Amino acid sequence: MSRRQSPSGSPAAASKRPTVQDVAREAGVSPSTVSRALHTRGYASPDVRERVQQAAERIGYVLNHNARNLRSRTSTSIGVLISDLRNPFYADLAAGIEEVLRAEGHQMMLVNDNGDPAEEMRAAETLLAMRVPGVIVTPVTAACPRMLQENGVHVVCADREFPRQGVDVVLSDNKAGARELTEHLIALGHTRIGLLIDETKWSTGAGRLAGFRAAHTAAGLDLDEGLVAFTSFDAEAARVTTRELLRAQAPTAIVSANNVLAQGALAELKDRRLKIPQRISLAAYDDVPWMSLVQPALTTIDQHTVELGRSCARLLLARIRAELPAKRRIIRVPPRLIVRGSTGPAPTP
Amino acid sequence: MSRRQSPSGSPAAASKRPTVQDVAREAGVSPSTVSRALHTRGYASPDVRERVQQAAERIGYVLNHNARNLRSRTSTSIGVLISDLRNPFYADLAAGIEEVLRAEGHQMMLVNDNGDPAEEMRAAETLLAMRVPGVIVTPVTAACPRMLQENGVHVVCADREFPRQGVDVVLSDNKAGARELTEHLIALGHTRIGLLIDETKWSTGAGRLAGFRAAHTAAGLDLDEGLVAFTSFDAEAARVTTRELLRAQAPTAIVSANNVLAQGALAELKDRRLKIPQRISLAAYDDVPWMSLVQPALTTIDQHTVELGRSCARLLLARIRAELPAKRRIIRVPPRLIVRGSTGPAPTP
DNA sequence: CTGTTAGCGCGTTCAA
DNA sequence: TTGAACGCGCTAACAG
Repeated sequence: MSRRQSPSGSPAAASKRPTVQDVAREAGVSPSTVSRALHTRGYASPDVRERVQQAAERIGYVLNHNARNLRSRTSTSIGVLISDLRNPFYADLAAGIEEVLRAEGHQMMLVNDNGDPAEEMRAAETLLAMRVPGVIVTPVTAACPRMLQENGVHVVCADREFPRQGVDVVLSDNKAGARELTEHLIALGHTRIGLLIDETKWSTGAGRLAGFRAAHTAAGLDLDEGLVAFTSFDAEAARVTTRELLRAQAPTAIVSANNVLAQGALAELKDRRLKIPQRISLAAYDDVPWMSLVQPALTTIDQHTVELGRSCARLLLARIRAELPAKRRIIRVPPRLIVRGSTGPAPTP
Repeated sequence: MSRRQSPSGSPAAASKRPTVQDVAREAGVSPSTVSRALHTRGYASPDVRERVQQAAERIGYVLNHNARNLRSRTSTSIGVLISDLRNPFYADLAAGIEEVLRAEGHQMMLVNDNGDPAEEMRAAETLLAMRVPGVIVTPVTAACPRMLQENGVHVVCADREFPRQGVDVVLSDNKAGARELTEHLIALGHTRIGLLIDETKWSTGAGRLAGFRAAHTAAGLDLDEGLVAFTSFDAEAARVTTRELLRAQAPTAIVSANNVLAQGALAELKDRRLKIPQRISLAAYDDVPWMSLVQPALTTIDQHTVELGRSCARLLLARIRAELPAKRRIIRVPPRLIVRGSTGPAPTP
């Protein structure tokens, strides 16, 4: 396990590391034999292989990925483009991705694009320059995955999809989840349920809105459109919107379309001292840790975010290894309803 | 902005991309002129530069990082080794690091070592193979930063330091923060304050314990050693330990050494319906979002984790650019006490 | 300011 | 099973 001690240990001395040439000399074989012995399967007699490995160890040889990548015109690094690492949703997604990549001998180049199309595009260009064989992205714009594909990079979209794009995608079954959550409230007797939502231009928000509607339709309720409250992706904005929703629509329950909006909704309900769930019920899509710490704990939809990430990575690697038929793959991870204390029977007027 | 459309758009066609040669031909100059015009500052007349850039754009040229790195014997990618991306502390740290790296034209190779020395070492070897010029690590073992340094890689340790190691380090002033937090409780009249802590072998835990003690000493209180409750780095374990602490020591306040342990402590207090802060006060080192969402919100020490990350990145880049004197740098980010509702006067017996 | 030359370290031909 | 030769794409030297 001992590595070569660079004389000074100074980073300046990063210049001359041992190469296959050096290992070859040390082991008394040719450079190509070293390459084969170290990395390829077969094509090297056991004793030679042994000798080479020991020689490499002895002189502290470390493979040069740049040289290998240049030669083989690819790389083992995978690009991961997400919107906000500080949001536990993206952090969990990245954690799931990294877990699988690492186990399979790949590296993760992580870029936080802040949901900015320009940053996203810039990052995609960088990944192109690195010649990564694949990218996992929570796309801000359809242009990014398209550009990557056009340039021969395998792409898996996570969490959102764009219509008419032949890109592999892994997402939560948003419609089913939102429907289940809404049905849970309807079953509790709620008829005026507010939906706090920030966007419907992506499949994520669109699906959740669709599920919300579907639950109403299935129950024979017609939805007062005023109960669908649009806000922006920001806890403070959600709080203001919640306040307006409460005043204008008198809902007996509120569904938040994601974990960020739920923060604002909860803050507003607490601030107004509205008893949860006696006076009003609160539920959210996307279970994150704080939701089980607050009192009462929130009823949520767990979208298995880490597993979502793992699926993305597995799918991408399968593509890269050409193990899959050409046809576009859509993986829809079934979400799970977690009933906690924040939802209860509708108050009797 | 339009990129070359690969004929099929199929990832298989990733083979032949335009090279500097192609750009050179297109622009009617030599390859090295292309290189200079595109990347180096100076050494190219404005009109040539213009011509080259347009030619590159036209044929969809994208730099090959692997070739450049091989040639220049370095890379712009920086390695980041952390313990648990799902813990908001590490996520914030990584977010701060990434922000600076991206702004400075670097990439982040993120590895989650799960606090496992073997994984950490494996990751370090991979980073060596990638020839990264620097690594930021929350070290599990002193061996990892040492090995990297011995191999000529610049290292910045984040959050923890090991004695007698000449590695640059960026950390929260743990002793000062823990002391301030404890003094806040003492000022409220508490004399039996429990400390929930998982480790003291790293500078992090050691510093927090020292600060806890220092506050007692300064106030002329002698600390009952039974109040220092060791547990493991796990919310459930912390919960059990909290239970024992409550039973055996009858503290009127509890300080949690980090955000994970605080979860367990809070869960136990809630479960036992102990009024916070009337019956018992709770405070934690490392402010994370959920702490301001719970009722009452937790009094905490904010260690400015994102800024901690930014500092790490800035320091590392300065080292890489050789802008700093050789002497080891220790950056201690002053933490800030945030008083919220979870701490109050000690109950009168 | 520009062109020519020569590798960076590796893996993959092809022959032996 | 092994070795020799070559080139992946780029940029650092060196001339001019």
